[in-house]
Formats: sequence, C-alpha cells, structure tokens
Amino acid sequence: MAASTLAEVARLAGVSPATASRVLNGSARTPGPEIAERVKEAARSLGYIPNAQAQGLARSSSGLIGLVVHDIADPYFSTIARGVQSAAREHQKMVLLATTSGTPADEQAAVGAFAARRADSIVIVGSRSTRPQDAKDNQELAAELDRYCSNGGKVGIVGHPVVGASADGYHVVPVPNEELATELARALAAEHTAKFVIIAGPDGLLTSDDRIRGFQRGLLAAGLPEAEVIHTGFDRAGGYQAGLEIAGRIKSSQDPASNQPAACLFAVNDVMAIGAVAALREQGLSIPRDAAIAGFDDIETLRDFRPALTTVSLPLEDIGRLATLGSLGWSETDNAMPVTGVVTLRRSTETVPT
Amino acid sequence: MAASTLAEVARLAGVSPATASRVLNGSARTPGPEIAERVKEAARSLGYIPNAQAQGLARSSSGLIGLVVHDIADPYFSTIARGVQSAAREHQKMVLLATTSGTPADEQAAVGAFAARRADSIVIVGSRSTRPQDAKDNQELAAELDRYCSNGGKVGIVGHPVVGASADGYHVVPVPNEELATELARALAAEHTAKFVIIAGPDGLLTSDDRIRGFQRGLLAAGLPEAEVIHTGFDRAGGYQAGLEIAGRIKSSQDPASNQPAACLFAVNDVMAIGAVAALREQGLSIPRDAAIAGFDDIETLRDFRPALTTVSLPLEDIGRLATLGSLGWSETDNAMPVTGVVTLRRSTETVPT
DNA sequence: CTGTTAGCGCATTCAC
DNA sequence: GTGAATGCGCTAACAG
Repeated sequence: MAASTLAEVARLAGVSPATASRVLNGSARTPGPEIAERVKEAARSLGYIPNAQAQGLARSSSGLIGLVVHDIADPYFSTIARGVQSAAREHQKMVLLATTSGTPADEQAAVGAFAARRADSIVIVGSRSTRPQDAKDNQELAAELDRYCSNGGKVGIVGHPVVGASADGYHVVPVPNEELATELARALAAEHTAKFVIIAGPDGLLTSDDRIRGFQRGLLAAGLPEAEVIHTGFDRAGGYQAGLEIAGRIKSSQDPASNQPAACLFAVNDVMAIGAVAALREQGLSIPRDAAIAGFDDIETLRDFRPALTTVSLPLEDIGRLATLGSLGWSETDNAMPVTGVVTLRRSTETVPT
Repeated sequence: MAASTLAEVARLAGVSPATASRVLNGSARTPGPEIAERVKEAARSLGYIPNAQAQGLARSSSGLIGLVVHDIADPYFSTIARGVQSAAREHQKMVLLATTSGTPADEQAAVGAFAARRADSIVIVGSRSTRPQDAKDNQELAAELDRYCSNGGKVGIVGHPVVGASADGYHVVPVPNEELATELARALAAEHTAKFVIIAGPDGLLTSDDRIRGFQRGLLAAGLPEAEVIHTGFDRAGGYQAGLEIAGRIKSSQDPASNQPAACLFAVNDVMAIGAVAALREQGLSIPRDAAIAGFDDIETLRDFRPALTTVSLPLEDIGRLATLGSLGWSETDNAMPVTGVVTLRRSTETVPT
C-alpha cells in the first residue's frame, strides 16, 4: 500500500487539494482557522507524508545539498561533514553524500548525480589535483560544474577552486595553508637545528603543494636551507612508508653521542604524521628525541596521542559550515570572518626531552 | 536558464519523448540502432541531465538510501558510513545523511524526512536507548518507522531493533556485543588480579548495557566478583571524567610497594577509553603500570596510540555494508556470514611493563 | 478565502 | 519499433 496523497487528505477533509496544500505547507497564510484543523486532522489520521519528490518537481527546488568528499571515514572529512550537516540542518536542507577517493572522474560523476537530483547546492571538499594524468578528468569535472552552475546551481568549495571552472556561482572558502605552513616552519626553525624533511603527498596535490611551499618559505626566511621533500601517499600509509625510509637513514647515520634529534619532520597532514611516527617507533626511534615531527590539521581524535603532535589547528567544522553557507548564498554575514588557523606547538617537537 | 528536458531532446532528435526516454534510460531494449545515436547526440549537445525527481515520481522509487547516525564526525559512525556508502554505490543508490545526536526525537524527524523523500530504504546506526525519558520519543520513532515500512519502505538496523517497532520490513544486523565483552573479560581475568571497573555510558543505552552485562558475565565465569560500574557520557568526555575520578581513587589508595596495576578498567568503547587514558596520565598515572585499560570497537584512527589499546575489533565497515544490503533485500547471500568480532589484546593491558 | 486549471519532467500503458 | 495519451503528487496561477 502506497503512502496516502494530498488528494486523499483533501477528499477526506472535504476540501480541495489546493487548500489542503496551503494548510499542510508554508503557504502565505493558513486558510480558514477551522478548516485548517479539519485538514490537519485528516492528514494525521491518514498518516500523510508529503512527497518531497513531487514538491521538488512542482516548485523546482529539492532542498538537497550535495557533499563531495574523498573518504567519509577520514577524520578530516568527517569533521568537515559535521559542519556541513549542521549548516544544512539550520537551513532545513538534507545532505546527499558522495565519496570519490579524490579522483576527478568520480567527482564528476558525483556532481552529475547531484545535478540530476537537482540539488540546491553542492559542496566540494578535498584537495584538487594538477597532475597531468588528471588534466582531462579535471576538465570534464569543471565542465560538469559549469553546466550545473549555468542551470542555476551554486557550489561551495573548500580550498582551491576547481581547475578550469569558470562559470558564476562558485563560492570558495580559502584556507591559508601556505601562510600557516610558513608560520609553522618559522616556529620550528627557531628551536631546531636538525635537518628538515617534508613528508608530502603526491606531487600535484594542491593542498600538499601549498603546505610544502609555505614551509620552505618559512625555512628560507629563517635562514635555513630548503627541506628535502619525500612524496608519498596523502594518507597514513604514505606517512608510514616515508617514516620507514627516514628511520633507515637516521639509524645508519646517527651520531650516538648526539643528544639532539637527527631530523625535524613535517608531515603535510596529521594522519600522515601519525603513520610516520608509527614507523619510526617500530624502528626503535623515539619522538622527539631522535626525530621531531609536526603535522597539519589538528584532528580531534588525534589530540590524545603521546607525544602530543605539533600541528596547525584548523577549524574544520567551521570550514564545512562556511562552505555550505556560501553555497547557499548566505556568505555575506560570514565572509567577514575568514578561515584562519593557529600553529600549535606540542611535545612532538620539543627540543628538551625529559 | 533551467536545465533542458527530455522533451527538448526528443524534439531536437525528431522523435517522440517516449522514444527518447527509452534510449536514454534502461528500457527493455534500445530502439532503432540508428535512431538511438541521434537521440544520444541530441542529449549530449543539449547537456541533458535526466531529472531524478521526475523519474522518481514517475516510477515511484527514488534511488535514495537514508542513513541515520548520532554524529558523522565520530569515527565509529564515519567508518560504518563508509561501508554504507560503498554498498549503496554498488547498487547505484545515493545516500542521504542525517545526524541526530542520538536523541529518538531527532531520529524520528530524520526518518520522517527520509520517508518524505521516498527513500528506498533507511539504515539506522547508533545505540538504542531504553531510558524512561526516551520512552515516548521511542514510541513515536517506532510508529514513524512502522508507517514507513507499511508504505513499502525497508529499514536496516545495526545492533538492536528499535524499541517497539513491529511492522515487517526490518533487517537488523546483530552485533554480539555481550558475547565479545564476555570473551574480553575472560581474557583479562586470566592475567589480572586488580580490581575491575567498567566505564560505561548512561544507564539504558543498549549497546553500553550489553557490553557491561557481557563483561560481568565473563568475570563471574572466571570466578571474580562483579566489577563496579561508573555511568558517564558515551564519548571521550565521559571517559575523561571517569578517568579523573578513578585516578583520584588510585592515588589515594595505592600501595607504593606494589608493582601491579591498581585497577583494570574496561571502557565500553574506544573513544571513552582514550579519554580515560588522557585523564589518568594527566594525574600522573601510567598505563598499564598503574592501571590496565581496555576499550571496544578497535577504531582505526586509534590503532597507533601508545600504549596500544586492548579492545574488541569490530568490522565496522562490513557492518555498515551488511545493514545496507539487508535494507535493500540483498541479505540472503550475506546472511550466512554474521558479524563477528575478535578480542585484541595489546599493550594497554599487559601485566609486565617493560 | 477557497476551488479549478495547468503544468513540473518523466515513464508507461496503450494503439499504430 | 515508434508515437500518442495518461498519470505520478504536488504547487501556483488564476478565477470565483
């Protein structure tokens, strides 16, 4: 048995569908003070639930927000998703979730699906890529987004605009990755003399590249040489792998007499940093005695790690909110408060181990 | 400018809307080998995107799966969500996300919204509550779900069935919380003589209660007395608070000469355990020297913690998948493989600290 | 203030 | 194999 319809409710209440519609939904003014009650009663007794599909079709607006992330199980994304969710809720919208593993092709498919569902807006999170092999897919993604926008859709983006996208309707929430990485480098350079090594994501991942660039800049500003960059996966596994390699080097060249860390590591995100720490420890090294290490993001779940991880705190939930509000055209009020982060020095980069 | 419609495509291709529909979607057989190409071309040149709302209305099936979680930023839920997402994807469905903070009233609202959107199925995750103050809301939630089911909806539930729900169409994925907690208790009892304390969620949270019950049973089976139970929040903050209290007790009654942990703690989930550990450490206590502690769930992000946390590994992603497949009526094949977990002893409960 | 008439965009009976 | 109607459930102009 299918759900009951507005028509049925109207008939039972002895009114026209239009009237029923008016009282059951937010029309200009609720009609007849007494007729209204009759309709409501009818709806209740029938267990009437408005068909959002039909509503959407009729008023051409779905009340849906599409959210595109690389991996919802990654704490970075899930925290942002929480922000998106809360903003959506405040605006009486539901969020449609799509995960893409970060591949532009999947992102394009997701955007297409959202467009098909006539999502009111789309929020895209996750680093853009400029790798050559992604060029074509990026272009198609951009085309898909442009088409969505030209059909009246709005999109909010965290970080960088989608490569090649040009149409109107984009609202990007800038994240000062580069600047913050510079600050972090400066802070570390002030206390560390060891060789700096950056554990980065694949070359061409914009977020990773930004953080690398900023960090190098900070080092230079402090009069230090550029850090070596190890490119690996942008996840824990990548950090772990890099950690193994670094551990090998440290062990084969460590000065036993030295009481200083042999290296100062900067992993471009916390999850990678944790992976690296795991590898270093497995190889018998100690943090921060043998190597100092810093991350980026300040993932909540990771704050209880010991040694506590030096990192750059980012207001992830707010970022999700801002991107969502922006995609909804509500940015004016919040635009005055741009996203900012703060360098958070903790135990993992202390120079005087207990 | 609105998106182009099927009718426009048909006109441009010089065919009827019906024909266009047949070729652009999976009708029985694609018509005219040559006419088909013409339609496709027309669609492409117009940037046609089928209106899923209209499709859904016409064929009354939305291709949507509703997912209800307490908090998408909680790693427990986000990992399950990943499983839901992947299963949904395999079945060409999109997932609608709703977060509820675990309150039955919000869950009811979410189910209502999903029903309005005519979601093909709904997946509910997160511990049920039997607390008296939730009784009324639980009943309304059950009614909402029953209504949804009687309208042809299917629902998949992780853990316990919703209190009071009776209609057909439910598929619950049982999680052997009690049995696994018993196993855990047995394993710990074999090596620990210290006083056992359970750090639990609010009284009436079914998942928490199950784990408590199972743990107590294991203790009894091992000939040990029942553990004391501290009820607190089902999250990190709760664990932290309980940790503070326990630390106070330990410090005021510790036998300095003893080399054994003063207590063996069981937090009913990993996140609480981590909170407790943080508190204990802040109070100057060491794990597992001063207190042993175990968690439950084996959250991936937490596996790199040191000391490594003894816990019960749960296949969270699979659980999400199973609940989803079940809600889609695809359970026959997978039903043969029930959810199971495994007690994972790690450093946090070792008896011989280095 | 209420009822009538049209679509919203598409899938699907039917005839041809 | 293809085209012409009809309806999915609802909203929004209209008219009354």
